[in-house]
Amino acid sequence: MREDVRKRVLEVVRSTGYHPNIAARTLAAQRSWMIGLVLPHSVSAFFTDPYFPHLTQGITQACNKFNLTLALFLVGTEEDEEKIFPRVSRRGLLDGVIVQAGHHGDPMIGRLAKSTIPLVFAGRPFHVNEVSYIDIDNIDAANMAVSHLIRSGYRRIGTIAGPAHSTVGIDRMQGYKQALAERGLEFDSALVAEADFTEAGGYYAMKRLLPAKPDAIFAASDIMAIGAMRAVREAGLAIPDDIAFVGFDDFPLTTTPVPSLTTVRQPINQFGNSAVEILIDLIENGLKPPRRVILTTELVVRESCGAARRQ
Amino acid sequence: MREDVRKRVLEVVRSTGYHPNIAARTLAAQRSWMIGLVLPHSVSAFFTDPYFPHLTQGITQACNKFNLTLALFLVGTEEDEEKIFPRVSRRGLLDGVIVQAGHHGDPMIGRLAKSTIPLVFAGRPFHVNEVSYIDIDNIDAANMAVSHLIRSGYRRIGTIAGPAHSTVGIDRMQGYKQALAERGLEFDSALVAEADFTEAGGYYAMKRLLPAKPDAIFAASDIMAIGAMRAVREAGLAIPDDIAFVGFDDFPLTTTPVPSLTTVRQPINQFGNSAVEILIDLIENGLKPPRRVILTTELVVRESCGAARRQ
DNA sequence: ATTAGGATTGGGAGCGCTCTCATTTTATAC
DNA sequence: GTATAAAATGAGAGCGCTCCCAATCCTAAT
Repeated sequence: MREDVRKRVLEVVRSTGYHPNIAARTLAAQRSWMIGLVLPHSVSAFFTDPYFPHLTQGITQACNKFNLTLALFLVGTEEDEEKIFPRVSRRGLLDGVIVQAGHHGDPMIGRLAKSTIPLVFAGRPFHVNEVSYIDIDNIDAANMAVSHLIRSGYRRIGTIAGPAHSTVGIDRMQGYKQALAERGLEFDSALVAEADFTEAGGYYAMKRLLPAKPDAIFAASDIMAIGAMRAVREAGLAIPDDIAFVGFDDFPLTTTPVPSLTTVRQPINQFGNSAVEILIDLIENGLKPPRRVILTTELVVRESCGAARRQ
Repeated sequence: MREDVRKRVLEVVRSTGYHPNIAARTLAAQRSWMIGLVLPHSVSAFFTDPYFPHLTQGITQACNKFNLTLALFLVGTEEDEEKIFPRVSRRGLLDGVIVQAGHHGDPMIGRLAKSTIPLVFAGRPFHVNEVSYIDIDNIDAANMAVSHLIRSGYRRIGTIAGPAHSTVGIDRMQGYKQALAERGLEFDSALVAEADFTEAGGYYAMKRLLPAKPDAIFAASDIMAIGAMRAVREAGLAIPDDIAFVGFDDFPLTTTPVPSLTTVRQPINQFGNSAVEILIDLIENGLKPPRRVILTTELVVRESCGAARRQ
């Protein structure tokens, strides 16, 4: 088409306020330029764990960048699941779906994995055969955090672990054990307490840990670390002098912990971006082979681990 | 149709895994059963202020209930706005839109209000002619909170107000003034500090307020109250003995404030539900007259206001 | 048995795009 | 000037539903 004609047409289009009808385009092109984000069994976790809003935000930004529309599905109850599943798997609505890897045996995830829709998991799911996902190396990251505590001179290092029905919980726990083993420290189950990634969970886990007299704690999330620090403070102990802390996540938090938290930084924005990129690749170039991306983490040293004091 | 035939058909439908194509249905029926949630200029506020995740969650739940799909739009930059606006206003994608009332003069809101798409605001917007919205009575709620402080015997009551470019900020401020006037207390601008609904904002606002020696603070949000409490604690003062606190929101928080916060409870789940209900009404029964719903709030008395002490 | 009335069924147009393919126009080389 | 390739254009089928209307069937009253 000639340039001047193109320009004139575009001008008319703009001035008449014409917008192509998305539904017609979707039907004809067999593509909706819309993707879904499914957060299984996360209705309450959506605000108790800052991970979810951050993930959502990262994905939203990536969608803007790639001119996609994001449909959000928070599944709370079984009933929700029944309503959401057909909408997600039905052809014609979504080009692909990003699913938060849930706990072991989540039925929604099994059903989704069986469908033929392009699918990428945020976090490694339990059954990884033939699925695409994006994740960080949780084992390595936890190892890094605990190793830092050991190098700083702590010897009775406890951990507030994530739930054992999640891959995150399991992997970070394994990293903790690995670090102890590598540096010749004994593993002591009295120094381990499991919690659910909430502040209250961290608080009660710490109370259970206190009798074992740890001198440092690796918490599998910042929010749990904050809860644990509250328990420590209530017990009349000082941070980091009596008990040092390292957390996990380093998301911008709504509240500022005192003292500032040493933690493992997860690149949450990259997470969303990569998830969307993989999904687009899956949509355009086919589902096989499964794509997998592991993002890198870094240790952010602040006050709570007492490293400053020791320099 | 005969009952047995209907049943057999349904059975076959289920067993073959047939799902009607949404795009075709949308095109033919001129209805998508999909609504949008637009959060203007909120990319960072999406996690610094728990209001947004809670609102999102409430709306998601309501969408499930009414068999709608939710498309989420977080507009951060101007560029985002250019990309999002056509998608939102374009016919054929969304049946209607819920928009968070933004700050004064937000261009996105003006454009949206001019379009013919069914629209309901979460929170009263600045220009209310002919628009539907859902809100709480912020003036009354703030008045209730401050009155409670006055009744409890406090006389130098300060406030950490929301931004003056938002209706929430303005209204809660007005409620504060109203309560003072009604009970014969002098308004003192040295006891007023404006912040941005973040914890850090509350912290710095409190620092500015401290020289004026308030004996109680009404914070326009819980998160700002938490930040302010941190500043008070740092100054070596006790809560509520030296300075009492009342907050606003009462959302389940990621972190637990100590002491527990007396606050005004906003029915955030009802908020989402009502917004969706209004939107459906608008879609099915026409845009006029504008629908308006004001939800009720209640004061939740806990430790931070010192009421327990005085009983 | 007949027929008016209502319920059921089937056919076909239309929703507003995209995409293919045949046709026409333009550009390039000899 | 013609022959050939490349680009631009136009027409029309088709995406998979909904919705309307005409045709058929069933029901019950006369």
